[in-house]
Amino acid sequence: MSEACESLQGSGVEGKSRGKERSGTRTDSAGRAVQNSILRSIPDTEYNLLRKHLEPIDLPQRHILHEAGAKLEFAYFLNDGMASVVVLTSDGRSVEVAIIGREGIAGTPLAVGLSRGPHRVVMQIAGSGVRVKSAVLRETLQSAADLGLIWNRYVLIQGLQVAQIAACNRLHEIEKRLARWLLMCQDRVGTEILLVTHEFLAQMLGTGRPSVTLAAGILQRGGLIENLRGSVTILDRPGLEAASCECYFAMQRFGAVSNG
Amino acid sequence: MSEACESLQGSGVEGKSRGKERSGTRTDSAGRAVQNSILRSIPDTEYNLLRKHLEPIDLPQRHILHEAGAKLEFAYFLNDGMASVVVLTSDGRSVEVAIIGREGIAGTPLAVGLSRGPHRVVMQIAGSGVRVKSAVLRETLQSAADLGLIWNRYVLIQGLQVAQIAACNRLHEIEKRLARWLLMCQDRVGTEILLVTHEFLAQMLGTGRPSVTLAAGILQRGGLIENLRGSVTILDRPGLEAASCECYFAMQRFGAVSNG
DNA sequence: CTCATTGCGTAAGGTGTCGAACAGACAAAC
DNA sequence: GTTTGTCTGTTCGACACCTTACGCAATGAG
Repeated sequence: MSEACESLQGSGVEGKSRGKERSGTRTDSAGRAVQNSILRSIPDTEYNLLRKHLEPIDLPQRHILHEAGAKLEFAYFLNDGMASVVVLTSDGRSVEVAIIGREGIAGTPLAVGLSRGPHRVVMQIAGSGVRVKSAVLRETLQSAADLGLIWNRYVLIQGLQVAQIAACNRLHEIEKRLARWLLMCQDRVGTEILLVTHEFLAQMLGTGRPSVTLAAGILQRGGLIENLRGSVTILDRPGLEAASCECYFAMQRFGAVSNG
Repeated sequence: MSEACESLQGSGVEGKSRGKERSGTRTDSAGRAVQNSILRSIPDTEYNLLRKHLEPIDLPQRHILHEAGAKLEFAYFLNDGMASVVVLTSDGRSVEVAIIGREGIAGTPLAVGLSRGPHRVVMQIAGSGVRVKSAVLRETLQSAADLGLIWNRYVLIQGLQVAQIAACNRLHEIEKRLARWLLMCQDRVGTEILLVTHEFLAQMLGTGRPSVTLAAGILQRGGLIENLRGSVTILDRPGLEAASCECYFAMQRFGAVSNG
């Protein structure tokens, strides 16, 4: 397993867009800097097609980017913060199946011309980004081959992440899954303090709130995290990595591929 | 949720390849008929690029199409039978995260120019198909836009399936998951008799063998299935659908999109 | 300040599932 | 026939987890 994904990087198509990559900073239609990895890795010619349509937007916590089953009006390229892709069941329960940060895009179905998705995409950690109208993207994709390839590659990588989470949900216990989630969250927001409640974590992990509190209590007694009202602080990251499962490292390797 | 995916079909790009679709039967390089949905839905011009490279191959049960972490030598287009995409963990356990039948392709990373995948793909129900060398596909994709779109769309649909399985693994109990698996299997092989052992089912469902026997026993006492040595026979399909979870129907809707 | 709200900690009882272990049934090979 | 290996059925103890419930602390509004 350990060598399974490292060498995913040895792919021939990789250099294609790299050569044309722009070195300086990129700005959206309002002149603000764009941090999104995908927008930063497409060639200038394609970026300029999009630039004037990149609408900057603030994304507060719990803001819903896409509702399950609704039309996708926009694709969102995150600069900061973190969004979760969530499956909802008819009895009102939910589970997170994918995490999106600045390395990705919310609105994957748009990559292949589909205009609806069955999942909710919701901001977990407040942040910002730019959004583009679906119709604009559909047009642009006709003439932006590199964006298409990179986006489709991201769709695949996200699929790998989902698969790993599927396995993790089945095979690993709450404590390890919680540790994994906290680590993945920190990777995307950068800070030690994560503004999430146990209730919210429970919805992400697909479990009951008391189970989260219990698991978080164990991690806290181990000195790995600190639980406060509405926040979790990571105190000992290496320790948390040790308390997590192999799924965290597996998904880290997937990310390395998508970032090039 | 129920309307979430039905109208995924209302996508503008859909008709693009449909118009050029060939009506008659298609044959591989040895003249045998091709049943694979994707190969049947691409236009003639693109199919003819591939035809002489379509190597027919028999796929016995438990044959491994792709080993986790190994180079992908071929992509496989199934005519019959069923393959499973499986996540393996370092402690030797395994879970199925996706199912592939004649509606799909084994070797999704090749769609975006990646040559390795982290998962094992293994034949669950014996069948047959055609395979194509990775290098040939990489070449062909340069000039086969419709194949690229359809394949990338399949990658996305498979991701939706994986997400549903991720949720199912977390939220639903073994009995329902077993029912779902049996239904999905029958959808792909067509017969009532499924040649699988409980041991094998346990590996797919990511559980212990006795748990499978127990769940299968309950379904059997309900008159829904019959367990024999090395096989499970579906006796009451509607009953089994009622015993399964909403995930089965959700994934059926995904499939409706990919089949067009 | 008081009050209502929100979120955390914890406890108790019940349930689903796991793990190991064993017995019996069937199949193929000798 | 006998043997051997594979597969199923079943048991039982252990454990993770769920559900419900209640108490308390922190926060914010009036």
